[in-house]
Amino acid sequence: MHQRNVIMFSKSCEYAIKAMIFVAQKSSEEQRIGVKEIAKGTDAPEHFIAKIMQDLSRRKLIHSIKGPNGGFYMDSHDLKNSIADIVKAIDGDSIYTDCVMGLKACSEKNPCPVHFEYKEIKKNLIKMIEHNTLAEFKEKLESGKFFLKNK
Amino acid sequence: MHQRNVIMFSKSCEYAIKAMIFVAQKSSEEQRIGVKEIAKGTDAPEHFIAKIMQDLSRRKLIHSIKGPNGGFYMDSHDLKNSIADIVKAIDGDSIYTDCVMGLKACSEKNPCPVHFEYKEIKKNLIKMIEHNTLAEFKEKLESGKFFLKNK
DNA sequence: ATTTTAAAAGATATTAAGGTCTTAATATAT
DNA sequence: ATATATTAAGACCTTAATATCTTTTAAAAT
Repeated sequence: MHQRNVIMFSKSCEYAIKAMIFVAQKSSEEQRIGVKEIAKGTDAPEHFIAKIMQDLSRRKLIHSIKGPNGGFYMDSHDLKNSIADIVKAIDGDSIYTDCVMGLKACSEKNPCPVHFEYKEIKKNLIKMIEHNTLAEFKEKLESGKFFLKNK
Repeated sequence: MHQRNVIMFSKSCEYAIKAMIFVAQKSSEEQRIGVKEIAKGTDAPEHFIAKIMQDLSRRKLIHSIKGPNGGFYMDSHDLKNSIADIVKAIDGDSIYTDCVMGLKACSEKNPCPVHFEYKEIKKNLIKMIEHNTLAEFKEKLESGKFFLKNK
């Protein structure tokens, strides 16, 4: 048996989603959040999350400014991004395209044994990640009904 | 971006599921299937699938006999196993227990931001793997409506 | 009993994911 | 202008998953 099985998202992607939600909550154009704070707020290793933030920044999902009082922040446009946008940036679109059995040839006309059943599940999965935007999380989390931290 | 993202099942587990379906179809107490044939029938590397078959055998999901005319086969009891049983044997029960965001502390009382939405999806996912038994696949595949091969 | 065949077991190799550290670039404050 | 703080980039390390190869064990056929 294997140690850890990735369900849905890679570890990088999990960190990315948590970091984005964290920054969405705390930041503004004036108030930027540094890597150290993000690492603490999301229980992620500092240098590793730094790499991930770079990716997200390069892909224009978040803004960054170097130097004193620098850090990461989101503008109102960034807040419109959904979990799906983060997943696509970090893990690619395999969640949209891949057969759950890993069959490259699997399709509507050449379906694997669970193709049609999984199709429905996948639809709901995609709905879930697409309709949850960072702006909505900001609201949800402010209400105190949800949690991000792991300890 | 990462090369390959595991959705749901590890590669080993994908091979295991395919191999079990393959043997379910072809084998009987008298007619055993060897590793080479399984590897060909599922597009899996021979030595790798051999390891996986060992695991499945050790966990009593399949029967094996050594020596001339030896190989793997299933009895009627083995055919009652579901995909879920295979997944649990190879990947463990993380699909049942883990938070989709990877949060160890996530629970009904301390939910992550997508906890309740994912709960429904997870329920359907579990239903899918639990209600599909090897015996049912045997029927389905015999009807020629589904495929396993990848090329 | 001996030989043959095939799985079981174990050792080793490769690749990808995850994680750390060092240096460079750059924005800001002084 | 200079010093400082902070992200960006790149090199490197570690671990787990995936894959391969070799040796051992055991069943069956002769």
